[in-house]
Amino acid sequence: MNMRIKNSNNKRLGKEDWVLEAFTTLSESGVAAVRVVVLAKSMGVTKGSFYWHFENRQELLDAILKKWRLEQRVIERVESIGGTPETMLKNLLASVPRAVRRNKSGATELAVRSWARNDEKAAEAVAMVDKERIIWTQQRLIDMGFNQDAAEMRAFTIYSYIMAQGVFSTEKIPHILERIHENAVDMFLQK
Amino acid sequence: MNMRIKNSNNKRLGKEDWVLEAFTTLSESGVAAVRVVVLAKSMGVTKGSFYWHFENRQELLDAILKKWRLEQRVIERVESIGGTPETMLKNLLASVPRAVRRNKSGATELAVRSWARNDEKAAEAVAMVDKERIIWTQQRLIDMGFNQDAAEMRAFTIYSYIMAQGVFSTEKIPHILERIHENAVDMFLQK
DNA sequence: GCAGGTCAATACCCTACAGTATGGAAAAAG
DNA sequence: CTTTTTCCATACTGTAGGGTATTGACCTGC
Repeated sequence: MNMRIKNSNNKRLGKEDWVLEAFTTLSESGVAAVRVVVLAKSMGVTKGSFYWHFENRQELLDAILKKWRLEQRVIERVESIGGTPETMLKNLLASVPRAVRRNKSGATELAVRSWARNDEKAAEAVAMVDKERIIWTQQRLIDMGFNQDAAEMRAFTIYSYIMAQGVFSTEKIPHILERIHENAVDMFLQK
Repeated sequence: MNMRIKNSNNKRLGKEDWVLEAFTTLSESGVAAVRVVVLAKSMGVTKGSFYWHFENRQELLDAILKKWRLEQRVIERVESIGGTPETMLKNLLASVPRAVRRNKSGATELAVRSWARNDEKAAEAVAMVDKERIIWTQQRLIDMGFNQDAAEMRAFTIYSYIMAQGVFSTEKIPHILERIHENAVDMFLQK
C-alpha cells in the first residue's frame, strides 16, 4: 500500500500546502484520518516541517474549517452567472450532479457534518453555512413570487435534495439521478 | 470528564451488551471512537472481558453493521400500523421530526454513512438500505396513483427530506421543521 | 463440596501518533 | 562570500490503544 508522494519534486512547502492536503484527507477519510505524521508521509516530508508551520494539530483543523467556510463557491458562481432567480436556482440544481460525479462535493460535506457531531467549532461552522444556503435559496424563491412560508419549505427541500446526492448511495439504483432530475426541478419550482 | 459507567451494578456482560454500547458510541462519535479499551472503561470492565466475547475489534464492527441493517424499524412500524399508502407515507414523514428531536435517528445515519466512505462492508450495507427504502417509498407512491418516473422522483426527494432532518444543522433557523412540515408533505404527495 | 465452564482483571508486547528539542541544509539578504 | 532566515530531518518522550497470555473469581451442575 504505497502512499502517493505529493512532494516528489523537492519544492519546499508553505502553510497552504498542508491545509490543502489535510482538506483532501478530510474529504476522503474524515477528521480522524487527518494526522500530522500521515500527512507528512504522503507529502514526502517529516513532521519536522509541519511543526514549523503550525503550533499543533488543532491549528491545522481550524485552518481546514476556515477554508471550508469560505468555500461557498457554488452560490458565488451561480450568482456571477446571473440571470433571473429561476435561472439561478436551475443553475444551482444542475451543478450538483456534475459535482457529485466528480466526487468534488458530497464527500466533504459528509465529512464536515460528521466532524461537527463532536466538535463545537465545526458545528458552529456547519450551522452558519446551512443557514446561509437556505436563506439564499429562500430569497430566490421569494423573488420568483413564492410567499415566505412556501419559499422556506421549498428552500429546505431543495437543499435537502442537493445534499442527498452527495450522501446517499445510489450505485444500486443506476442512473436514478439522471432520470429524476428534471422532474424534481419542476416540482421544486412550480407554482 | 468523568465517563459514565454503565456497569455500576456488577452484572456480567454478554456480546449484546458490547454491541449496544458500541452502537451508541458510533452514533455519538463515529466509528473512529469505537475503541475497545474506551468501551470497556465506559462499561466498567476491562478489555479482558471484550476479548473473551470477540475475536478482535473488526468482529465488533461487523456486528454493529449487522445490527444497523436489521434496524429498519421505521418502515416496519409504519407498515404494521397499516392504512392507505398515503396514510403510511404520512406516518413515515411524521415520525421523523420526533425522532430527530430525540436524537434517535439522524446521528446514526450520519455516522454510518461517514463510515461507509472508507469501508467496503459499510458501503455495501448503506447501498442496500438506501435502495430498500427508496423502493418501498416509490411503491407506496405508485399505489397512490403516481406513474413510475414520478414516483421514483418523489421517493428520492422524500427520502432526502427525511435524511436531511438528521444531517442538517437547523439550530440557527429555529422551528423551521415545524413550520415547513405540513407544506412539504403536501408538495410531496399532491398529484 | 467440587469440577467445569463462564466471564473478567492483570500484566505484558507492539505500533501509531502528538509534541519537543536540536542540528543542519538551502535559500535569501546583506 | 557571509550571515540570517526559512524550512526540514532526526532523535527523543509520552500516551493511547490493539492484541495476547495468564490467572483468578464466580457461577452452575453434579
